[in-house]
Order: sequence, then C-alpha cells, then structure tokens
Amino acid sequence: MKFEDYPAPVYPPRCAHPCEECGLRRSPAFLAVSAAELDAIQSFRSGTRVVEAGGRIVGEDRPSAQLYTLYSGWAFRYKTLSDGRRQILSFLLPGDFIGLQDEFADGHTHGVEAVTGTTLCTFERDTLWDLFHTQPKLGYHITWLAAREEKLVDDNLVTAGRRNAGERVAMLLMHLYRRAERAGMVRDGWAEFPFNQQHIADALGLSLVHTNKTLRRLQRLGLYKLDSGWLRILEPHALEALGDYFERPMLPAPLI
Amino acid sequence: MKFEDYPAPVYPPRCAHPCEECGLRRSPAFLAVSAAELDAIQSFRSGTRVVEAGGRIVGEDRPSAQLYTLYSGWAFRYKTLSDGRRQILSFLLPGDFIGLQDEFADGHTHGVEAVTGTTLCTFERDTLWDLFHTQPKLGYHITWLAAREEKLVDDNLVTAGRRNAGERVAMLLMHLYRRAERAGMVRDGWAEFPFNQQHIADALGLSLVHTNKTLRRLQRLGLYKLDSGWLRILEPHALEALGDYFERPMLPAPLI
DNA sequence: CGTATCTTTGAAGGTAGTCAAGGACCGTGG
DNA sequence: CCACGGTCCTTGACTACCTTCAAAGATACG
Repeated sequence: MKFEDYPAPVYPPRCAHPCEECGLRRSPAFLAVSAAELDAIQSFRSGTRVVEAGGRIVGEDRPSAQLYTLYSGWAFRYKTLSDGRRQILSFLLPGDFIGLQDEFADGHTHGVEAVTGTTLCTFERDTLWDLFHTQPKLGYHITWLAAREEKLVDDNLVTAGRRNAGERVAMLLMHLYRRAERAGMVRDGWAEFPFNQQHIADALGLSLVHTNKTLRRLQRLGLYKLDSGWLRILEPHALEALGDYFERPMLPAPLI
Repeated sequence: MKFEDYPAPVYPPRCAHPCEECGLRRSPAFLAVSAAELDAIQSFRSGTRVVEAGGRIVGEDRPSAQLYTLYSGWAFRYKTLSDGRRQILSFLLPGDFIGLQDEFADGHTHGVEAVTGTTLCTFERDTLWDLFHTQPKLGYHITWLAAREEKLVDDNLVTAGRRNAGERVAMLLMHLYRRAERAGMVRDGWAEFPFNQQHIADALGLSLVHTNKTLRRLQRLGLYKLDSGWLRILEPHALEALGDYFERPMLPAPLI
C-alpha cells in the first residue's frame, strides 16, 4: 500500500483545529499516540504560524522563543559564514521538529527558511521541560526526533566531505524523493521538488555553476526528470549505486 | 580560574568506582546532579569498558546493545563509503554520550573508534526508556546532549561544505583546542593532540597530502605548534579569523 | 637493525570554482 | 500587445584548488 492512497493533506490551508483532528496523524508514517499524550501535545501547542515561500522561520542571529513542528510545506536549516557563503544543513518536511538544537544554545545558532509556503505548530520553548516532566514518553519521542535529525546531518556531512559532484547530486535526489514519498508528497511517481539550483548547491557544498552542469549531465544520462517543480526518478538503482546511498525502510516517527 | 586548577582526571586507569566518586563530576564543565539522580545514573550504568588506542568501540555494521559515556580518552564517530572513503563525523571527549543516534535506527549506523586508550561507562540500550520514565530530568539531559552533538555536526558540515583547506584546518585546531581545554586536557598552554594527519584529513574532507601541506603552511606562518602529541595555539585570533569560527563560552553540560 | 607507521615533498592531472554572458520564463505595466 | 525587469537556468572559457601518484625522510618499536 502506497502513501498516496492515504488522505494525507499535502498543503492544507491552515492548521487551526485541535490536534486530535490533525491530518498528519492519519499518515502511517507517524506513531499512534494515546489520548492522554494527545491532550498533552494539544496543551503544549501554543498556536499556529504561516510563513510564505522564501520567508524566514527562525533567524540565524538568535534562538527563537518558539519551537515548531512543521505541519505543511518544505523548509531547510542553514548556516552562513560572515562573507555570505551558505551551507544548508538539512531539509525539513511535515512532521519535523524545529528548534531543539538551540534549546541548549551557547550561541552558534542556525537559521530556518521556508522553501514553499509553510504552516507550523508553535510551542513555547520554556514549557519544554514541563512536557518532559509530565509526559516522559513525549520527552523520549523528542529525543527520538533529535537523534533522527542528527543522522540526517551525519549523512550530509559524508556527502559534503567525501562524495564527488555526481555522487552528491545522485544521493540528494534519491534522498529527497524518498522523504517526499514518505510524507505523501508523491503522486503518480512525481515528487514535489520546489528547490532551485542554488538550494541544491548550498546543500551539497558545490558552486551554482557546477551544480547546474552536474544536474544536466545526470539528466542527459536519463537518470531523472525534473519538470516545473516536480521530480521523477527514472533510474533509482543507478542513482543509488552512483551515490552509494541505499535507504532502508523508515520506522514510523513520533509526531509532536 | 582555569580548568587546569581542578583535579580532573586526565587518564584514570579505570572507572570501577561508584558514580558518586566519579572524577569527571568534580569538573565545573558538568552540571551538578541531585542524590536521587546520581542513584538513578548509578543503577542505569551496567559496567565499565576499556578500549585500547585504535580499537573499535562501536562497529559500523550494526547498532550496539550498549550505550556509553566516554569517561577518559579521545574517540571519534565516523562513516565509510563502500569503496573505503572515510568521513569523521565528530570527535568525542570525556563526558560525551555515545550511541543515541542508533537508538532509533533504521539501519544507516556509524562507527565509533578510540584514538587513545579509552574507558567507558556502559548502559544497556533497553533500559533507556525506563530512565526517561523514572527520571524525566535525566531524559531531558540526554536530549540536551543529543542537541549539542548535532550542533557539532552542523558546524562540521559547514566546514566540509563551504570552507577551503586553510580555513578548515584553522577551524579544527581551534575547535579541538577549546574542547580539550574545557575537558581539563590542557597543561601550560599545551593541549593533548593524539591525532595523526589521516584523522584530520578524514574529519575535514581533505586528502592526506593536502592536509599535510596545509598544516605545514599554517605552522610556518607561526599560527600553532605541534610537538609529539601536544598542540599549542600561538595565534588564536588569527586562527579564529581565518576559520571564521568564534567559540562562545560553553554552558555546563549534563553528565550521565 | 629491520619493519611498520606516519610525515614530508615534488610533480602532474583533474575536478570544481570563478567569470562572463546569453537564454528562458514570468509577472507587471506602459 | 509588447516592452521591461527580475529570477533562474544554461553554457563556454579560464583558473586554481585539491587529488593522485610517487618516493624519500623521520620516528617508533620489536
């Protein structure tokens, strides 16, 4: 059974309803929660926020007072050096938790930017400990999310450090496709792909020009198609082999 | 007051004593804990393990059944591609928690290797949830550690993706010196530096040869000295400016 | 003293960065 | 309707940073 068959909301206009009606939760990508936990999440949640495409979710200069769960849309975490060079650390999809890294900040924060229009559930940072205290299970889940997020960055570091341009692009395309698939953002083999080549370059640690040339090369080889914001993988095995990157089936994730 | 003034054990032969006598805890780098928490940690701990220099702490093929706190020595986390290219993800110092990333594994694990001889406190993975349940505060602390660890990898990703060789080396030297200082491994301005150039190359995503040439260049410029396993920073401001990397004062960390 | 490991250096080649400019597409407004 | 500016994509030419290959020192150790 594919995720497309589930009524997962791709871009709900807004999430103003109670958590128990949350559309995301119907997806099998997320763990079921008890009624008590859902209550705790509901009261942990302080509101909803909408950010337009290209807008800033969290500024790079200081940690935000809020934590977020991305409810719909695509976003990314990034850091910039003082001369403007930017590195994208990881991409964020619905269900991803935002802001944990800064919870224990010694400065050195990162920014979060929306790629598409996004909606977010907001939580107040200073109530986090209370959540751990009253609902240890949810604390455990948050640790789960933090650990998963770090694994993503681990993989990206291997890519930036040890893969060449072709391998990097192959790995990123497969990775984003798989995550989109899991999040129910694939229809008929086409995945939402709202990124421009500057995003890809900044994620892979390549220049814009070289990213373009590498993308075109792999496209001419017939490995994938990209059409007005939608991605289709034509040769998944070739891309996986080229990138030396083989996704394992993903476990259901907690959703806070 | 400098950390050197504290009686922090640099390389205790072994940690077989109860946690309340733990030498690490005397360091101001770590948060104080209550007696009840210390009891919980003590009963969470299942034993002690010693790994010789260069030995494998956690294999790359499968998640280990144990979690660890590094008690003494230096180690690193790494991943290797199928053709042998290796990327070091982060370095580990006393107090660092090991194995969390695999707690929620979907495969895709990483290895951990000892640089020097190390001693580790061991915990059984399947008792982690129990710890969260009975001691939410410690669960919160574990999340703290996970978030800090991810920030380290974030920084390393920026380095591998967007810094050139000189900047990478400058940043790594400053970073390791600062962490050694905090861990009480600096004496008279000399920090323990047990790494060979292959370690540095694998951490920075550079080739061994180019790493060597870059190290020599910065050394000839008089920015640092390296002598039989000990590092002295001669020009901290120059190195920080070159690497565009400015450490903020670090908060006391939890110690599990 | 011989072997293994690590460091150092030179030379050659290639991958990726930089510079520059044209093209495609889109929305806006004259 | 078409001109215009903006953003993003594409391509070529040139440059340079970094990798690879090769081999010679240095150091430690049995």
